[in-house]
Amino acid sequence: MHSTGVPIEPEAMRDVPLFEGLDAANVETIARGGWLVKLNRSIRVLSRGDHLEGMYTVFEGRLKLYMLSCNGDERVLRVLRPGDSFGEAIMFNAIPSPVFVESLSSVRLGYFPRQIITAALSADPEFTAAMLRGMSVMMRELIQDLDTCCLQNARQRTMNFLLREFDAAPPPNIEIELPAPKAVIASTLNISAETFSRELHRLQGQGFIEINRRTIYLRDRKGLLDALEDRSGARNSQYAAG
Amino acid sequence: MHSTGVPIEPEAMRDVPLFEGLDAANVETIARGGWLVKLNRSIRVLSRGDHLEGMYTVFEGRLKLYMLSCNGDERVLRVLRPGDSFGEAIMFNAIPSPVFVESLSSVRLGYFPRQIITAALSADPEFTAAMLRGMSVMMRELIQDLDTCCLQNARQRTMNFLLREFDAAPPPNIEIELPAPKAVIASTLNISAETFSRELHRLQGQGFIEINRRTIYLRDRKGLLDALEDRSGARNSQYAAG
DNA sequence: TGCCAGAATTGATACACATCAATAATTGCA
DNA sequence: TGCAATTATTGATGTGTATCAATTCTGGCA
Repeated sequence: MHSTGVPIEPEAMRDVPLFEGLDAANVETIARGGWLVKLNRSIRVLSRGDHLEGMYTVFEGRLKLYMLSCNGDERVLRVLRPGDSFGEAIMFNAIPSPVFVESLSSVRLGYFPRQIITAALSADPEFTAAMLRGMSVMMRELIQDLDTCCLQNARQRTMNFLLREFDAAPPPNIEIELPAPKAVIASTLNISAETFSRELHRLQGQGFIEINRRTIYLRDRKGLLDALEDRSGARNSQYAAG
Repeated sequence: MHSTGVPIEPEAMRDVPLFEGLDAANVETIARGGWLVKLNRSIRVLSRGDHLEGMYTVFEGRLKLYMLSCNGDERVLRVLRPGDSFGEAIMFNAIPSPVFVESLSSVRLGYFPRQIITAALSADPEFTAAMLRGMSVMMRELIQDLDTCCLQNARQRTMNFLLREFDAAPPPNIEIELPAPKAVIASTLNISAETFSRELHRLQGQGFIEINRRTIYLRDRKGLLDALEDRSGARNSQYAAG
């Protein structure tokens, strides 16, 4: 069964945190057990209700992981980028997927059947540790999402998002390229595209950032941080730069 | 270091899913490596920013796992009950805790230092599998929470909560006792106590449930399900039984 | 039995954000 | 080069739910 499909070159595995710290032999065993999946843009990899007998890692491209409300509203939970993985929770737990995953660009994915993963887990404690760390990171991010989505208003969520993106950007951390259309980002932050646009332009009006299409420049990091921290201002200063 | 504190009787471990399926010897090793923690009501076990060199399981009592917004608003993520565990993500990932945990009643907890857990993981693939399953369940619940909190309105969240509680109740699944004060439940659903009260009473007015203090009886399961599913009604029928 | 503190209910009001609608900018493609 | 399609902006309006405030209910305890 798992000899189907294009084999994975072990070098591709290097940039996936899950496989970091494993010795070459183990990496190769895992690589040989999985296969490469290439997809075009707008292809659905995973649907709500699907069962999965393995897990995926992203080698190249971007995907969105999202939910649909019963009215058909889409809520993007996360934009998956190279190095990310998905499907573990479904695989380990043998439950139907609660989420959808769809490619935002052409992508290259690695697919690894369950038995390959469980074999690697019992063969290598280092891999077990990496897997548990990876899932811990995801849990932390989910909690962060809940925090962001429930305890902060649209402005704070926007600022928070920007600061995190700038922190993750290559030095000097003053320029980011949005990883997806603004509407997708807005959905990630659980706000409407319109509100997201308004908030971004307000921040620009306040001199904190500068917007150029999908590129955003950081102009006043301290100002942004202060605006985020400031409790009193959170409610009052909202029309300061209207 | 881990000889501090009251030892754990292995029988207590039986009702914790994490330890299910392990053979008696392994359970005993883990039990001997951990210790029992007894706490009164309203004691904070874990604070935001804390580092944790181990993880907890709940043997008896209830705790709330919550976040605080910068304005001091409390958002309860989950009411922890016997069999639940917490702290894994922080422990595996060596990050400061993003959440607070506080007892809602007097509680008995098991505390297990990291090295006990990692030793058990490499000794027993079954334990690894159980641990991964446990974390998968938590991730699924978090995603469910995000779903609940972002894609549904207050009424749907309330109905959803009730249906899940009734499903988890002992047969004939028509009576539940709220596991915490209504204000705490409301916080879990990310709605105000006032709104929660209003929604419960609306559902009572519609004949779906009956409220008696902290006990709730299911009167019309089908009606409740229909009301939850019904898209059009979600907006229009809201004053049907005003 | 009656008082008290916390919990729950109920009504009036405010507001953050969604939604709708119109326009503008940008990209891709013929 | 221009047209269509997508993406983004901006303004006007509506609404779900929080918040504030005032009772009312409940269980514990003297």
